[in-house]
Amino acid sequence: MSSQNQFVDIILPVPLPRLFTYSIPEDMVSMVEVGKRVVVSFGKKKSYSGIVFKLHNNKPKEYETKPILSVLDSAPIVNNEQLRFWQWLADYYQCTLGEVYKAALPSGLKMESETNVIYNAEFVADHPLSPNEDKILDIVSAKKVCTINELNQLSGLKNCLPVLKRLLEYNALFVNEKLKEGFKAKTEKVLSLCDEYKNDESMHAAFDNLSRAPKQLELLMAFLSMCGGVNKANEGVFVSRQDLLKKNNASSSTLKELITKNIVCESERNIDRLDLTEKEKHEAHPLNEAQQDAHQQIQNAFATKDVCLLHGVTSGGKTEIYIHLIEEQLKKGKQVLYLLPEIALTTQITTRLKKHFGNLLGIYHSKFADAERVEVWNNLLEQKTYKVILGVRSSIFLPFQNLGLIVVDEEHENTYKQFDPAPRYHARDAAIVLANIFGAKTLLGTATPSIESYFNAQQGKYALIELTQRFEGIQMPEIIAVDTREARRKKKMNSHFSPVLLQHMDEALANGEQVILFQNRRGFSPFIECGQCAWVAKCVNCDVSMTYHKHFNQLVCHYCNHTEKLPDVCPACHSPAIETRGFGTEKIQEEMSILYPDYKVARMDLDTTRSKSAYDKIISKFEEGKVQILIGTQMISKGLDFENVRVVGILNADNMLNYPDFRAFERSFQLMTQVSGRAGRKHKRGLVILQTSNPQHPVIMDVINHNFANHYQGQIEERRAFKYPPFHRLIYITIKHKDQQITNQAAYFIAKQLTTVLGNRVLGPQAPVINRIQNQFIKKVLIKVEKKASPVKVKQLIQEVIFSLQSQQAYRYVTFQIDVDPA
DNA sequence: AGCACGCCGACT
DNA sequence: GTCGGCGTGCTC
Repeated sequence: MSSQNQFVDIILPVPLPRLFTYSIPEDMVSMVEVGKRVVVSFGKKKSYSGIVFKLHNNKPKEYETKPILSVLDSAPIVNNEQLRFWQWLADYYQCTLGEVYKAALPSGLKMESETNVIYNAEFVADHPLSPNEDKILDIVSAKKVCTINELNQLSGLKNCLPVLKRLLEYNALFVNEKLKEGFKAKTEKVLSLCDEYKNDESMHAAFDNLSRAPKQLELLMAFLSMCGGVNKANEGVFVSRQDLLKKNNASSSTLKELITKNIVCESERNIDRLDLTEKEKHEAHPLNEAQQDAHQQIQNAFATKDVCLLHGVTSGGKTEIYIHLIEEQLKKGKQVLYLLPEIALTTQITTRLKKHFGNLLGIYHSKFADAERVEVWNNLLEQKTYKVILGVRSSIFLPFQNLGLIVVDEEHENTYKQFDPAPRYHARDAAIVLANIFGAKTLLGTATPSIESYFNAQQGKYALIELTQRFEGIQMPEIIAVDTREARRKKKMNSHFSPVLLQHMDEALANGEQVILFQNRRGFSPFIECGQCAWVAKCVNCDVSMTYHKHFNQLVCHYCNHTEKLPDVCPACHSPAIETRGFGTEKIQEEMSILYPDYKVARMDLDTTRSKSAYDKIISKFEEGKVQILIGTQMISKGLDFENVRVVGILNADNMLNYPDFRAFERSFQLMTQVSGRAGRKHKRGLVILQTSNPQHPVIMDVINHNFANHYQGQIEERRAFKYPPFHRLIYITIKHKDQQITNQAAYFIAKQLTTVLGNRVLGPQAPVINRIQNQFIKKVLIKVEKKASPVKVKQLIQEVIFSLQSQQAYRYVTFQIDVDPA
């Protein structure tokens, strides 16, 4: 038993379906431990940091092992629960452990020979560095950016990674850091007294000079008083620019004068990134009767069930219930993970939770710089301050040690499903497994449950708690369906807007109220067509039409981001009759600006919210009432609460309903209900105008009547009849190759082979809506297996079939992508 | 997936 | 003669 292990299986960040066995040099035997990072060389010239998965004494027979080069960590950075979780993900979602490893760790904790090392100019050492640390730091500071490979060569050290790791810990260097805007945005403009005026004499002169500019004088006085007096100002105290202007209601042009006169100078100051100071904790609000009731039911349910579905209307006050439940876990000394979809993780919710949990709350967001994600990781690992993590999908990978509860808010959101790259996991489903590993509970919350979760609740697998009252007696919005076909026939449509919508907008705007318009398509116009010969602009890499973005006067492919200039004449027939077809958010914005020149119109979609700060800016402008009409894609339906929105317009309900997908109705119901939920706040009932060419459509009717039960009933029958989830499990196999023939033949072979075992559970091969992306032809094969069938057996079968295809010469380079439970 | 090795065509 | 295209095989 006590014989020392000489070999170790390592997880490497490569998409190969196996682990790699290395030998442990004598002097490292005591240091190697499961969950630690080790540096190994891989292939001819690469080196990676990998994770120790297993120690053993089985010398491989077919090959000579390479030795581990060094052990990076003094303690594991991945614990046993995580490794079990990784294994489950790899098994269930049919990917490799290496792919899970890649997805799980923030890039600052992964290193390979090609990793870029970046010098931190602001670094100041707080203790003397070792000679090797100095050496590496000098090299990087000279080159600003260099790869680990270069470092190894230039330093003459045989392995610089352990030194590098220490320097990373001091924050002297960064790796893989893309300086994102979100990172830079965390500075504020500050003002201080210029050196020339730091004595009484010149100060008096300044006052005299400004005697004819009373506004500037006033502002200077205000500035000095905010500094805490002239003496303090002389010491060089900083005052926030924003605070100064706001508190004194001064204009920025007045301030600009003071700056050009060199009396005050402006500079930028970093705001502490994770802001660990002050933050007293506020007590949670007491729950109202309905909330208390739901809260009690959840607690009771958790006595017997591991998962609980909280179905509560929009604005039902679910967050407050979560806060109470989280508080109870903290009292028990447990950790809590609060999951939100990317788009719903806004400043609104973070500030709200910060108020309650202060330093105990850690935030894990993909728009944060990687350094911050590493910080959160290490904080949990060392069990420092964080007890509650508010995070997106990928935060299920954090090193929790004693998780007590996972809250999955907006449980129905399909963005919880990772699409590309592998592992293609569903964070909600994975969270339930993760909770299980820790013996923890999972709470799913939503106003519009997914059919799957509601079914599980109906079956008694989950507990079901319904919260039917809106918070503080706010009424459910009134929803009016407008028949656009009828309006169009009578020539009453004003472009994309029905008279009913415009009339209610007029009223609301005149009343000082706000309007949200929802259009589930960004860009200006979905495609460009020649009026003469019907030529359509298509992407050169993908088989889709290009979307016209007027702002950039460009055609953009929404699949591969390929851009092209808008042609002046039709490339096919040289006619100048090029026309735009259909409409996106950008076009709506333009038309609204023309229809309502007196009001401010803003747009919120992928194009206008590339950075986190841009996103926050749009929201706060709308909150402050500086914008009256907000146009957006589904982004606006998530987790935002606005006080003053009277009218919500859904411009075209049909294009969601007509989407060729078995979830189209489910998603349409969710989207329309969630968007409607943005209307109507404390004192006034909201109004939703739903434009559709088919007002009698069952989904539209269910939305209007707020009738989830009926919607669910209809959907569950469909799902049962057509063998869809939750009755069957779907697995998509995507077949890709640059040659169309080969792709077709390979897909046909796969489908046929699978059919011999699975019979009519196999569908296809089918050509997807877009049959070529980035110069690869695509075919899909769909498998529908009964829920009770063993996923492992199906996985084995798929692997065998793929293997037998790839062993044929012609199909060796066909690639496959497997998507279990596609969104 | 990378990446090197190696075998052929288009060039100075 | 060589440079570089991509088809092929390997990574402990």
